[in-house]
Amino acid sequence: MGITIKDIALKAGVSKTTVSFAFNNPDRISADTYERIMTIAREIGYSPDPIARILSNKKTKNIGIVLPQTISVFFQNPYLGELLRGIGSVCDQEGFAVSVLSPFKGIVTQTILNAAVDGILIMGISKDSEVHTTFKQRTMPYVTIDAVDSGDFVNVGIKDEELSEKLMDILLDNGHRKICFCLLQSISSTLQKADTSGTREARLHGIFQSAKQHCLSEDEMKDFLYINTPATLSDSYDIALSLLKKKDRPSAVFCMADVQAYGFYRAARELSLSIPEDLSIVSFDDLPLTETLTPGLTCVHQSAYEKGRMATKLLFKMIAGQHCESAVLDAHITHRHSVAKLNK
Amino acid sequence: MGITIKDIALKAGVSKTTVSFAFNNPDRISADTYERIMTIAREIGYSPDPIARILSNKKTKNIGIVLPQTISVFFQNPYLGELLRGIGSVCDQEGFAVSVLSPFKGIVTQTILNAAVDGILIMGISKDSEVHTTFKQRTMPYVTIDAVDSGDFVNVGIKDEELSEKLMDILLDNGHRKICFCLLQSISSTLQKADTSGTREARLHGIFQSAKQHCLSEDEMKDFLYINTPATLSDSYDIALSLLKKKDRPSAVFCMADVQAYGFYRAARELSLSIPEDLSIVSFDDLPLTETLTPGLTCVHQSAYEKGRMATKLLFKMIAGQHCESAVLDAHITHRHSVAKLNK
DNA sequence: CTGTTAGCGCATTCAA
DNA sequence: TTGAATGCGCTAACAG
Repeated sequence: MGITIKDIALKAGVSKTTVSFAFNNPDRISADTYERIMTIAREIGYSPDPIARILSNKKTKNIGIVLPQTISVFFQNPYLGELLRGIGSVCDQEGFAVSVLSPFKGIVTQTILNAAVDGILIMGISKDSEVHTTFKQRTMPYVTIDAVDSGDFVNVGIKDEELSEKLMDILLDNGHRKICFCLLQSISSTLQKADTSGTREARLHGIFQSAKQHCLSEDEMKDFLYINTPATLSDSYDIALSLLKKKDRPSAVFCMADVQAYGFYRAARELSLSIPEDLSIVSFDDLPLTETLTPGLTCVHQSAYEKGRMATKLLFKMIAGQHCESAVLDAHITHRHSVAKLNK
Repeated sequence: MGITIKDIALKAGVSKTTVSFAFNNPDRISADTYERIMTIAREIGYSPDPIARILSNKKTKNIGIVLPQTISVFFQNPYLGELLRGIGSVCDQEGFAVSVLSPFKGIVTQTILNAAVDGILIMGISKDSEVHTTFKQRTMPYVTIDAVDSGDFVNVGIKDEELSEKLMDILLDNGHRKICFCLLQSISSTLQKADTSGTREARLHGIFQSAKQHCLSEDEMKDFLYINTPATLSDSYDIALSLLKKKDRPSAVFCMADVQAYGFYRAARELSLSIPEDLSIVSFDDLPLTETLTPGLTCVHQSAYEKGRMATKLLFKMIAGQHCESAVLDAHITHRHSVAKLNK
């Protein structure tokens, strides 16, 4: 603070430009002056102010990931860590930093407007959210993650509806009718409007589709239980515990996130219910840690890491001014041992 | 891009100053002009450029967390997610964003010099690392995490040596002599010099201390096995698998991170070795997910979340120009069921 | 190879 | 209540 390019120029007996070149374009000045400038800079402890440099360059070398919730709650889902790893993997290699942005006072648009970044990755956004216009307004490149693609923006996701249907098929094929669905808690509370990413609807749609295919009666559908569960271990555990204690507990649980399933595993063990004999479980994600579960969890495998990677790659293309299209990532069901035939 | 404060001033028939006031100091202008300006701004889709604003304000509302490794490898340890949550919890509430910075081309000092942030949290730094001078040079507030405190800077950590000794006591008291130590892989590869945070040495010191107290002979100490294990599930699993397959496998494992223990649990299960009968395990961390392990893992409990919180709180104090001291967080051993008496 | 000059977009002191 | 002028620290086109 205080010591600027001007000071160095003065001490070195050159102009600011020359000093600037020394730092950004050494080839354009003589090795001699380069050395002199750098020596002085080192002595005085000078280095170009990154902010001023950014203002001049119009490049922050920084991308933002904006979350639908606060960092402390959202990162309780290990899924996010994986996503961040994917994002980081390409940022690292491009020399970019990644800024984690949460809604400022619950206002995502403000966050977007204030972010000093070259591009943004955003989650939990519906296709007609106002954020889209905000992005246009700032002419800020952005890629959505897990949004329902409308063609108006670039998104990275999986075939949620289709996969959800298949997952539901498994439960139904095994005779389960009393099923509990752990939905991801709606994020509306932190946004101005009830804003939902659309994966929730897509997956529910898949579920109903499966039910229809299996000719479930209206009465049978009434046995479905829907609960909004935050995607955190402790919340899921609490909910699971109280749910499984009940006499009329479900025979199967359909989780929207692995971390919810973890909670059920733990609660089941606590209550000496065995999986899958007493309780069948399926879920979405198949995080790396999920492989440590016994018995193995039958779930939709998707790579959050790859999702982050892909989204970031696309974002960089956009930042580079190239056109790009939404991507639908591979995902499939991994059959393991958490589902059993219901014998009644 | 393109549309600036000047354009708005022009359209509204006022000066740039007035427009600036409208956005930052509405009280200083008449409600009338305020409305007019804002309406125009909304129509045209204008909002102040965050970067120019930052240059003027000298405040980025952004702090950085600099990692000793790339994001994609470092975040494989769930410990980091917890830490980030803690950091985020106070940033969220202060309206700050957090930037995840990894060493640019392996040079941490460059990363520090180039970061557009108001303060920095940094991990994996030894007490006489050159980064300290770099920070002084930029007069950038910073707090180290898990560094060995020398009094010259502000650090947040736990009593690694003491806790490590106690943990080792448990193993030794239970008769274990053939012990494998999973060290955290040195981070030196990504830094110019072999730079180690010091917790590694502290913990090793605690271990030797315990051995000494237990009067282990030199020969017995020779049975100790040290392996550098990246703090990732897959690496730990691989290492565990090959290690446990051996005839002369250790009777106990001392992990420096929960995630390493996860790998051993999984490998043990795969090989039908039961914990703790066939293999005792202890570790550091006690992450939230660790509670899902069966049998329960005996380990040093520390809260990465609180660590992140505390470090960030201190950082904010420093940013505010206040003086502050290093903090030593509470940590203790959580006794569960992963250690058994060795019967030979 | 080096210097002059003009921004980058906004905040803010000072004067009106 | 509003405006003119200046500065934040750096980059880069243009000249020499």
